Amino acid sequence: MQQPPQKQPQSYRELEALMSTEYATLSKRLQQTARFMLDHPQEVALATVAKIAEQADVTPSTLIRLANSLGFKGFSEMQQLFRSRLVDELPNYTERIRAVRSATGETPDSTQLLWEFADANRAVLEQLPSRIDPESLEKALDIFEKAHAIHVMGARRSFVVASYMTYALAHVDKPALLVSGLGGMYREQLRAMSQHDALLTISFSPYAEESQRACEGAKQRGLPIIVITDSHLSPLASFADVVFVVNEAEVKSFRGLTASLCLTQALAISLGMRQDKAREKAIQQDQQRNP
Amino acid sequence: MQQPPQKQPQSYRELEALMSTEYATLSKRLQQTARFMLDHPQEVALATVAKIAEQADVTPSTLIRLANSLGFKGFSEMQQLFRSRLVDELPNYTERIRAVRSATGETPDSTQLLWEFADANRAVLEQLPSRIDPESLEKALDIFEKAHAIHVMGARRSFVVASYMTYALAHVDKPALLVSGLGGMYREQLRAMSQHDALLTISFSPYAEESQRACEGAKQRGLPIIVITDSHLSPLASFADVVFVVNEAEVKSFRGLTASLCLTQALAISLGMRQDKAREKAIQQDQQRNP
DNA sequence: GTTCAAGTGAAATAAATATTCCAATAATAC
DNA sequence: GTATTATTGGAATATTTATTTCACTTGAAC
Repeated sequence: MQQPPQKQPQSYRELEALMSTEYATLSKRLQQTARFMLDHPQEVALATVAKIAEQADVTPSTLIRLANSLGFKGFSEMQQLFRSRLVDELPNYTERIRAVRSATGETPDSTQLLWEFADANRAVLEQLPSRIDPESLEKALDIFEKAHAIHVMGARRSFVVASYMTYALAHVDKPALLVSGLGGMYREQLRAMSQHDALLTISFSPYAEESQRACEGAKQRGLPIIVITDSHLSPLASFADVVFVVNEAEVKSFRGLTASLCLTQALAISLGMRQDKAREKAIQQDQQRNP
Repeated sequence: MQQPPQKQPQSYRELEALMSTEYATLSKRLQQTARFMLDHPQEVALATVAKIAEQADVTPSTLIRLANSLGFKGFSEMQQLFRSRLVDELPNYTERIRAVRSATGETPDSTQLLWEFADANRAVLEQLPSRIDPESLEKALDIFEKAHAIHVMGARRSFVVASYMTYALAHVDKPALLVSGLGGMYREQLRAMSQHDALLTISFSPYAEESQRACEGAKQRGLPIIVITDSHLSPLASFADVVFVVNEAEVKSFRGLTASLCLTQALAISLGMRQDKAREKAIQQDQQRNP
């Protein structure tokens, strides 16, 4: 173990960086230890060498060796950085954001903006679940469950939400089609909607023409329609069998997507769980019939 | 010292309450100690008996006596509650979600799931800004500002983030190209990268092959690379000029995208603000020259 | 003022925790 | 295959840290 003269990290951040760069040069056990520490920083901050070693499934010596090879005199010295991280990151969030704001002279605008965004989106998420009607959720899931396939439509900003929904649905084994308009083929994609399917449209002000067309098309063909939008007065709302109205954060006149994504995520996974249950049931009944 | 049979507090809150009610009945030194502890909870959580005693200007024995008179077997036991407070307020999210899960029974219905999602994502947003290094943010923005165009790469789950970034960049008048692989043209899209551009790659475990290729390509052509990923040990990190490590929420083994989106949003808009400033400046200088 | 109990501080002790050391093992070079 | 070096686990040791003890002080009751 030839030891390159190493500068000892002075902050948790530096330590994190050092661990990443040195990771490849470490031995198997030391890598295992490093990974555990990066993954469970607060465990490392508070537990004893013996406990951490046990959880990381290595021996205490290994922890000390890792600390040494990262330039520390001993493990305790390294642990101090993990502790400082706890303390640095703990302070009451609202206080902290105020502090960042007031210290505007020193902190770069970008950091301040990040705090504002995070805070605005956080606030939105706090409200979201209580503003979504449980019955609507269940109704939407009923529709999705019955549908052979789900067409998902979202233009411009909403496209992000639509593509995430398509991704998530595919991952719970629900056939999903993203109405993307790729190749100028909106019309063709809409024609592919059968009456056994369902349409999910996401649309925010200013409501894209295409989204309305999609809903009209679906209506004609008799598909159930679910809409995620930003107002009860949205032109999309009138088409819908189920409407979800979400309030997105707005900073510097840019609107977020956090709430919509959170909702679609919950929808997709709830659907997945329903399907799992239904399948289990089917298997059980099958077994009872042919024992 | 007649000892009223005392129930030992089980949480920091209970302890806080107990200290308040018992305060009047304590002796002078014990009051002094109690006051210090309530005023400096995080000091108490992490320091040793000797250090705390010194700071509170009492002797170590006093700390132990206080702990005993509050129903604890020793000081260490009491300190545990101070530590749990640290952890509870800056929790490991997966642990916390697990707590919600187990508390609500086995079959969470859709609404419950929505609450879990919202809560998990909210928690993630709380920690996000303090975990992003301000210098990295500025460095990334420098790179973006200098770049003629920004190529944005994200496969599978990260595609959502990449497409949002592309959208947002376009809205702040920054030329942005989404490396989508559409029509099997990854190669061609990568070839379009010039050395005056920059590459932003978003990639989460399991890291898509294509994302690594994009970084390799950019490296060869001498483009600066910015990476958003989920671990310092990500294979992408080694390519990057700037790495952002974000911690996404996980519910039912589905990971969210909230933190990444929040970060990209902040990046895009910060960039927009910088550009605005630069333009204003240019106009002013222009006017001074030709008044 | 004397007596007694509660309170206190400092040193002694006990417990816990971290670190070192060495023998055993695994990996690498020859 | 054998020699050599790096790595590892576990026991032995050193260190730190908590707790106990006891002599001393303070304050209240008579």
